[in-house]
Amino acid sequence: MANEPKFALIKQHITEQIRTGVWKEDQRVPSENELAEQFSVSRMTARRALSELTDSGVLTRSQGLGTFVASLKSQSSMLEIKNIADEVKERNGEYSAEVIALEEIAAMAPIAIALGVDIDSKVYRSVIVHHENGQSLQAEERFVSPHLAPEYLQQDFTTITPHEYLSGVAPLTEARHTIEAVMPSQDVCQWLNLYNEEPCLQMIRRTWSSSGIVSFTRLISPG
Amino acid sequence: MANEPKFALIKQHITEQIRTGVWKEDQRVPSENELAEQFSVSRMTARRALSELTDSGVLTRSQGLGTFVASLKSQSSMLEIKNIADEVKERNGEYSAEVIALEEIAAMAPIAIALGVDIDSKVYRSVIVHHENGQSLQAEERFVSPHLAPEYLQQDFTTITPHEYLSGVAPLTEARHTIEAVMPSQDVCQWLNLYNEEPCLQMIRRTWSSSGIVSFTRLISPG
DNA sequence: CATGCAAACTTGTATATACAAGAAAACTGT
DNA sequence: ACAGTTTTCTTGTATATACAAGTTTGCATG
Repeated sequence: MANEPKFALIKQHITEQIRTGVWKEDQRVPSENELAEQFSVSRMTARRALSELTDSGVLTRSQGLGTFVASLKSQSSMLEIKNIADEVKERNGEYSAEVIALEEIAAMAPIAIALGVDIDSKVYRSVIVHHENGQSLQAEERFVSPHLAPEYLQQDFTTITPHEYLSGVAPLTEARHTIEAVMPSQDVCQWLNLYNEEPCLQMIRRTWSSSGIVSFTRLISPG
Repeated sequence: MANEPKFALIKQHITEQIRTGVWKEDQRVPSENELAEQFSVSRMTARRALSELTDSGVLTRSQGLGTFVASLKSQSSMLEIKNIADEVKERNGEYSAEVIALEEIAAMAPIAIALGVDIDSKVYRSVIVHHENGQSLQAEERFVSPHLAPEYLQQDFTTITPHEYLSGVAPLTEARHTIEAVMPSQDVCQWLNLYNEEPCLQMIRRTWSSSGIVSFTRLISPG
C-alpha cells in the first residue's frame, strides 16, 4: 500500500476536482461503482471516500439519486448559523423544544429600533427553550417583523425551529452577532430552570434578508 | 431489520453510557470485537458505530491501544474557538501560514485599553495570513500582553498557530467576540491579495486567561 | 395514449474475511 | 535480572458479497 491509503487518495481527487472548478456546485459526481472502477478499488473503498466527504459537508448524497457537490453557501464556517436542533442530533442527543411564549406585542423603543419599525407597532415575539436529553440547553427570545413573516404566530415551533421557518420564507443574506457573558435576568432563570446565579453566554443576533431586517434574537446558554 | 439500523443502536447505547456517567471521561470503551459479540453483529458494524462517534468527537481511538471517551472540554460548541488549521484539514485542504509581521511595538491608546496595559508600553504584534490550497483565506492581526506570553516573538507561527501556542502557555477561560461586515483597509487588502474592494467579515476577539487579558485579535476573511 | 409494472440504476446496511500496523503483555534465552 | 522476541490484543485498510430501499427510465399491456 502507498503511504496514503486508497480512500484518502480518492478523497483528494474529489476535493481537487471541486476546488479547481471541474465539478461545480450541485453537479453530480461519479457513483460508487464508477469511482471503484476508475480507481481499481472495491465499491466499499470508493464508498468510504464519498461518505467521509459527505460527513464533512463537501458532498451530499441521496438514495436512488446519486452524490452531488454540496452547495457551499457559507464555506467559511465563521458565518455559519448553526441550527441547534441539528447540533444536538449530531451529538446523538434527544432534542426537544418548549414554547414558552408566542405572541403579538407592541414594540418598545429598543426593539422597534433594532427591527426598524415604528414604536408601538405590532411585532411578533417568541420565547423557546431548547432541550437536550430533557435538560434545558438554551433559551431563545426572538422578535420578528410581522410584514416579513406574517404567518409566524401560526407555526408549531416544537417541530420546526424559528430559524428554519424564517429561512424558508425569507432567505437570510446577512447576520450580525455579538457574544458576551452576562448574568441572567429573572425571566431567563425561570425559562432555563436556573436556581443559582451563574453567568450565561448571551448572543445577540440580527438577521437581514433582501427585503429588510427580519429578526432580532437573543440566545442565552448557561455557562 | 428494525426501523433503526444496528450501528445506530450501538451508537445510542454508547452515548447513553457516557451521558449517564457509566463511562467516564478518558475511560476505555469496549473494543470492536467485544461490541460485536455483545450486540451480535459483525466487527465492521460495531466498528462503524465507534468510527462515527470518533468523527463527531465523542470518542478517541488509537491503534493498538483502544477506544476511549473523549475529554469533552467545550461541549457547547457555541463557545468553541475553532482552529483554522484544523478546519482546513477537515475539509481535506492543504494548510499553510505566512508570517507577515512578528514584532514588539509600543501600544497605542486603543490597543493599550483593550489589553489592559499602559499606553506606550511594549506589546507583541503578529500578522499572519492563513492559506488554504495556496489561496489566502484569512488574515489574523493579534496583539499580546508580553508578561503573559514572554516568548511570543520566538515562536515559529508557520508550524503552530498563535492560538495553539497561547492555549498552551495560558489556558483560556473566556472569550468575547464581535462579528461585523467591513470594507478592508489598505493594509488588509495587501495581506490578503485583494484587488477589488469587496466587503470582508471581521471578527474581533478578546481572550482572557485566569491571570488577565491575554490577547486582542482581529480576524478578517473575504466575503 | 395512459397507466402500471419491471428493469436498471443509485445509495444504505450488514456480513465474513484477510492482512497491516501499533502497543503492551508474556515469554524466552543469556 | 535484563534484553530481545514472540504472542496477543488493539485499531486500520481493503475486498467480495448480499440484500434493502429509493429513483428514474422505459417498456408493455390495457
